[in-house]
Amino acid sequence: MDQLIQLFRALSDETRLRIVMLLTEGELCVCDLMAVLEEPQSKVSRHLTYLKYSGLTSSRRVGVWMHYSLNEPTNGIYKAQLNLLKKQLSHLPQFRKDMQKLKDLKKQGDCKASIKFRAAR
Amino acid sequence: MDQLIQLFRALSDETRLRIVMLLTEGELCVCDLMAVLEEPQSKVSRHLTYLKYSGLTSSRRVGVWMHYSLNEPTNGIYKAQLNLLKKQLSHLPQFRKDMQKLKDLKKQGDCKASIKFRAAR
DNA sequence: TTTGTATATTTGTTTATACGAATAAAAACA
DNA sequence: TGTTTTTATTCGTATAAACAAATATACAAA
Repeated sequence: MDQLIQLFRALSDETRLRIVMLLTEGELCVCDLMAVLEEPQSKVSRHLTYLKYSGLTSSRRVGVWMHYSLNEPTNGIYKAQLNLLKKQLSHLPQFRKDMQKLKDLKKQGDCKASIKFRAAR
Repeated sequence: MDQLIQLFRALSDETRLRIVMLLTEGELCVCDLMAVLEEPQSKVSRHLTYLKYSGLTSSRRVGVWMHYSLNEPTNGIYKAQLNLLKKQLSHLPQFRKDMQKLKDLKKQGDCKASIKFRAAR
């Protein structure tokens, strides 16, 4: 029950929901997320910590980069909820934009995102 | 998007989630909800107000009683989410207990719940 | 070992939620 | 009208979440 409540809490913030949607496509590093979300580093990092604490994600270090990914569902509820998000939410404008921006970034290669982001300032 | 966030916020409190699950069975008055949840009146009422504000429920007055019910889904997301709750959550112990208690109450007739509740103090 | 890059955490502040206890409002009925 | 019953709201307080800005940490490369 507590897990269930925690799941809904995790999903009830726009930044976190956008992160979760992006992660349904696969593992991502923090700098990619920063670039797509156009949110400051501390904000992205804080919400990633929240998601990890909530049990939704895991992280692994790859050199300088931290890669985050969604955990495999451990129960039917979480699994069903993730499916619902993918099926019902992915067509919403905000998420479509995010996905597209991610795709464009990925074309430029690994974590070039950070360079582009820096250049923009 | 804001609606979606608001939906998850509404579901991310145990009392509200229990109320929503009970309302999937149909309209209920506040005194029935108090009796099933075994929570004080002000707490139940406050969360019902929250749910109404979030757009999940409506209320109608029937004499002295206020009856609350879930709104018909206005969009696919809300509809899918409600289906998920019904299918995936109704077997969880807490919700099963609540449903059973509600059924027992209903056997005793309309809003006798309040009488039983008073007698218990 | 120094420097730079990526990420995490701390700090201080603001806003949102949650609670019980008390009070108020609306309808029903004496 | 006054009283009771049901429900809503207010009050004061406590905790959780959110943010930007600044600082700290971890690894890489020079």
